[in-house]
Amino acid sequence: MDEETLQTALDTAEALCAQRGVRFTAQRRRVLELVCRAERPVGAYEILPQLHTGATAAPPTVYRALDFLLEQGLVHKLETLHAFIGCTHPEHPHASQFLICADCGRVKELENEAIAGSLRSAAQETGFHPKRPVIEVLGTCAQCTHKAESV
Amino acid sequence: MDEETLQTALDTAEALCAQRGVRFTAQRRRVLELVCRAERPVGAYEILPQLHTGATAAPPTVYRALDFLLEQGLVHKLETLHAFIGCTHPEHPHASQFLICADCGRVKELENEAIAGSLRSAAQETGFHPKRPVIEVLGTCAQCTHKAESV
DNA sequence: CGCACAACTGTTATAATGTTTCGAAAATGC
DNA sequence: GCATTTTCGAAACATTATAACAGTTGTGCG
Repeated sequence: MDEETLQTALDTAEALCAQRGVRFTAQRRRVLELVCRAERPVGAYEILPQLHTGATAAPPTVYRALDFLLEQGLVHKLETLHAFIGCTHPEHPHASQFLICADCGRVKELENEAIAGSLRSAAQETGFHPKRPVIEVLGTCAQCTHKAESV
Repeated sequence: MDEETLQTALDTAEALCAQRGVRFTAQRRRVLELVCRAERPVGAYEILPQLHTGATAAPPTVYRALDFLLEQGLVHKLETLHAFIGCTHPEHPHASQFLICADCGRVKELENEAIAGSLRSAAQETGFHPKRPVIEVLGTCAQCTHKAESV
């Protein structure tokens, strides 16, 4: 995420939190910034040492901030990687899908209604009530596929 | 899984392994049995103490068996639960979806072509090559929804 | 058979991820 | 300002997973 996009993301986050009446504290802002700056999903323990200038913070510090950001839909957790990634469109609640490149580590967030819809209707057929869908596809992105073929 | 279904599952597993030229050792059989006997997904560390009569086995023992069973498609790993579940139809490779009840803990394995297909085509649009799709939906099953409403 | 090799298993130690708990500090509302 | 709620700091601990190395068992083959 480039500097400009980052600033927009932080501003959006701040506005959303104000609107929802929840506190977007300096610490939460900092964690969101660190997650967004990364090109790839980042683990909680990668963020940790970047929180304090002197000694590194303790795990609950970062997990609390991440929990808050998850609740507010400002970041997503990738279960298959045990890592976090900034949300690309936090304005509205949504069911996302993630394409995770096993080669370069980059992740593409989709918001595909066909996938979400087919999942919803399949669940409905069995009487199941979905709360949180987790859809992550491990594979190879277009760029890395191309690179591999040209070798 | 009842006793009869379990025996069938173990026999099927044995036949599949023989056919593929891989070893279905006593230990692997035992781990598969323990996973299948459970009504719910089981963690690796739940299986561990059941492996030895005297002292409990060490983690790598059970993880190695589970890795084998995963490779052979005889069990699935639920990433959101860090737990394992017996596969309901191991005969053919397949992309499954899992409906996980947060209330009773039970899991329903789906094999829905509409979901798999829409995911495939969404990935294809971006040039992404899927290897391992992970589709897990946390929610409430029909039975538990009914129970909750009748209270 | 008996040897060589590969595959599987045991064991110790350690890494990586996540949680509980208790208490201090800061912000909020009145 | 003062009580209440929320957030933050810190120590200890729980859970999940892997690395490394040695021993054992099975398999193929002369």
